[in-house]
Amino acid sequence: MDLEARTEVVTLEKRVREAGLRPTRQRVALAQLLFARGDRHLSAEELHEEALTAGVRVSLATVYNSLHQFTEAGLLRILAVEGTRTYFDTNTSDHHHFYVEGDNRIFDIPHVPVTVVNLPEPPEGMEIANVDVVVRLRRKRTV
Amino acid sequence: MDLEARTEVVTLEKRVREAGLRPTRQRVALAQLLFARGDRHLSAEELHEEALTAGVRVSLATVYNSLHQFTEAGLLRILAVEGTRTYFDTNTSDHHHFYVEGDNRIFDIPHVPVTVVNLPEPPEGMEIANVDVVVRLRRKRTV
DNA sequence: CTGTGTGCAAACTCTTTGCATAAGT
DNA sequence: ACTTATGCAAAGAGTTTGCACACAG
Repeated sequence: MDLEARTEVVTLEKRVREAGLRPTRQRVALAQLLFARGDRHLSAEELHEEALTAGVRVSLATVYNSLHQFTEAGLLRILAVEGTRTYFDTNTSDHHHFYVEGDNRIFDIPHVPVTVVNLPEPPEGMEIANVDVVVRLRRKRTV
Repeated sequence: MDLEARTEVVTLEKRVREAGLRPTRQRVALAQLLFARGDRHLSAEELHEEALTAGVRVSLATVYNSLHQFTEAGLLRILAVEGTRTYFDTNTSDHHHFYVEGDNRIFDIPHVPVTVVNLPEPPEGMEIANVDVVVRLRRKRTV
């Protein structure tokens, strides 16, 4: 492992530790897959498969556990999309998505300041956790 | 059955028929539960239970079938919310929702013209089917 | 050493499917 | 009569759980 990679692992260990979690081999490896690159939208099964491909031995149950623990710690966000799978987003800030009908694909709306105006006051005793905007796309009919 | 109720059933039969579906006892009854009142957000199991309570004998499989058929016909919309359950919305126009973290509750944002500005152009060959805005609420911490 | 985390398999929830029976036109 | 819809039970997908073993502090 070169210096850069080693540095990255140290950083990720710190990140995992600061989330209140023991930096185990599995958690650090998953954090690396999740956070080393830019924004990602992943299901548990996708991450699991990616881990196996990368040679990281980890069980699906642990992937689920880790994803939920990271989410609770604020490192991930769950995406609001229909369908049976749960998608996790590595970008926890307010930003929005395209969702392609049919093929279960999600991608970020490119950096345009999409804004929601006129948001109502939340009901008594509640506060807004975040706002999700999902733009559902469909294939143009090729008439 | 009084005149008003009978009239309603006739209307619903028409609605089901115009969706290209045979107005069977089950479909008309489900349509009545779905469309007689105002906007509703229901899962299949919720509708099934409601039907049984109302004395409508219908199987869960038929409820699923009907919900999907109504959705294809444009009478319902599927809601984008996280979680394993699929929620169907009887209001198919663009409008938005509050989602309460934890207790899986969804309700309409009251009649305020929430608007999304600066929507980007969809990618080539795609068009926007609709825009979902989900405002996730959390309970205010009672510190 | 002590307490957490992991992996496995089984359980669970929601949803879909196959096929015989029932009902609409 | 002909065709489509329904109901049941079984299968399927995704996710969670219980418990023995392994590992981090």
